Amino acid sequence: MTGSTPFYITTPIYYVNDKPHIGHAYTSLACDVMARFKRLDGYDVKFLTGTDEHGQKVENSANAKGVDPQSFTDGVSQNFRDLAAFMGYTNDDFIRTTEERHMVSCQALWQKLLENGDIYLGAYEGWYAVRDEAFYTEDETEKKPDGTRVAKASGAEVAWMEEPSYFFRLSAWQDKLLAFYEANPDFILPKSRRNEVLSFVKGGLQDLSVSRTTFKWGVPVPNDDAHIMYVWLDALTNYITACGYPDTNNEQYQKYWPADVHMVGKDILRFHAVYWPAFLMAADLPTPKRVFAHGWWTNEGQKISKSLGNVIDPIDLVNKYGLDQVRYFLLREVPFGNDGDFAHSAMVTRMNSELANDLGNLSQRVLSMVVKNCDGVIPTPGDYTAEDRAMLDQAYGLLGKVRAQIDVQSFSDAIETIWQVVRASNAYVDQQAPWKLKKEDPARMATVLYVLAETIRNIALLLQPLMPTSMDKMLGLLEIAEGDRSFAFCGEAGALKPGTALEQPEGVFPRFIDHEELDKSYTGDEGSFMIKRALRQNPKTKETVFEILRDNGTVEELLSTDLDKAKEKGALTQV
RNA sequence: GGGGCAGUAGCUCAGUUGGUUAGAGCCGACCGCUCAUAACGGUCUGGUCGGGGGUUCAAGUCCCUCCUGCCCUACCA
Repeated sequence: MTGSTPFYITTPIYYVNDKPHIGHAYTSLACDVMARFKRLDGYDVKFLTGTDEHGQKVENSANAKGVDPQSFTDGVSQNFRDLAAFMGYTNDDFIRTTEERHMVSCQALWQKLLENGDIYLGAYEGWYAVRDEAFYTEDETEKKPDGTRVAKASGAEVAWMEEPSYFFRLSAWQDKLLAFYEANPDFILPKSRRNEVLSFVKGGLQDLSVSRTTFKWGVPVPNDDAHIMYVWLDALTNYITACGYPDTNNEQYQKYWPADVHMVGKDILRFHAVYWPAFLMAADLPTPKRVFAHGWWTNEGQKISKSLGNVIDPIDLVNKYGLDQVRYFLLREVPFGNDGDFAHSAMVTRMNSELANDLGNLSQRVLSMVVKNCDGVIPTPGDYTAEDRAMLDQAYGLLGKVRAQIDVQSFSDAIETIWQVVRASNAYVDQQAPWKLKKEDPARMATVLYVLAETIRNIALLLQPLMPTSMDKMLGLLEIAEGDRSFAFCGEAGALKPGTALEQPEGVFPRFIDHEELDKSYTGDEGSFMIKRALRQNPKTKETVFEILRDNGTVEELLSTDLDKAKEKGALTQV
């Protein structure tokens, strides 16, 4: 990959006080899809994720568990590595803020900011609430009748505190930041978020307290042991640490910095879109090219919170619906940047109607016909008709359109673009009716099936970043060699070779059928069995074919109507 | 209080710089096909584009106003 264009993309480093949830999975997924896409498109990609392990909450959690902070974070950080592996993320590095390389990097950045006069020692004063671990301004507090002063927001008691603190001269960077946003209109996406940041900065910036003395778990401030660095200065620096900072002559730094995309949740946009570029400019370092703030998920229309107990565990989702199905849903259901709702019914509709019916069935019907009617090999096409040409043009035109959409993180649009071709392919199958051509004009049938196989190949190539496992299977069914799956092979360049032998195709996307009988066990004359899953269901009569597991280990099919009859007769009883 | 975003078919949403009969998917009805994972295709039903006012030859698309919902308004992350 030497010589190819570098592309550097990052997730935020995740705060280890939390168990990984759907939000973490979502951010990383978006990065993974971009990273995979760019690799297939010939870029030299660096995809970074990691964990943010400092701060008072971590220190407290560790104390509460009676372990030292380092062993505590070792454990929790591992959860995030495990999630990344489980979700199939292809991060090239995993950074932890407790690593030596990061301490060195943070202290070097601090030193640089100090030298440039952007950090000075002052005093932080304000109304501090121990319970909230937060300072409040005068008007955010109120005096109660009993004379105590409390924070309006939380009701926590506050006390006047003064502590020495280092400050970052953020106020000096207001105009430069505004000029920077002006010169880089796509630095903050989506647009609405950009407006928010702009109005925030225009509203005036105060200097930022960047050190703490109230706890110890953090990066020590150079030459002042009483202070540790403010967590965000610490955390944000990870993006350059991973490129080898402070060694800016380093090969990694030279190649990958500044980052192409920092993917973040909307809650941490400000830190990335205001503080981070200010820190970097103050340190005479180049600023990243884009910060993309995505939205949040709700669960069946409900806000997700620990207290409601409706936190979504990505591992549960994958176990229930399948990895590629979940990856597909998360980026398909909602325009990236908007908030979205995770609903079981929506998930099932997407995986059945789009994955199983539209795409899965398309490849199944086409490849079955090829295997059955073309001696099991990719057929040789004859002259193309206008319809054939139109079909192929759509398939071959996909890369350009999808690339443009992926470049601005419009994942759902990119998927829709591909699906238009999927639907067009199904329409084309019906119009051409190759099953009729089989008798009437076999040569014409061969051409149609070739056009279809070639279309499926292009669709599958482009869907690899989103659904790597399934598309590996689909491309395997087409006998596309591993080395022929990059986007360089999109279009005519990688056209299928007639004569290539194909195996009997297998379904790529199973349907998901809800049924009240699932997981129930019955016993009768012929022994007992458990209803494992629903294989097929007549959408009108709701008659269902179950796959059952007998206690002797054999797997059989059972009709729901037969089950009902047997239950009525008393031949079967539920266990 | 200040700033921003959104309100378009039953549901979820597209609708470029204002310009022919307002689109898609899902859902529903009907027809066709039978290669395929009881899948696919086609047709149809369905919208006073939140309310009101204005600019214009022409507005879902610009301006004003009102209503409704959401978000931001700094140092836990």
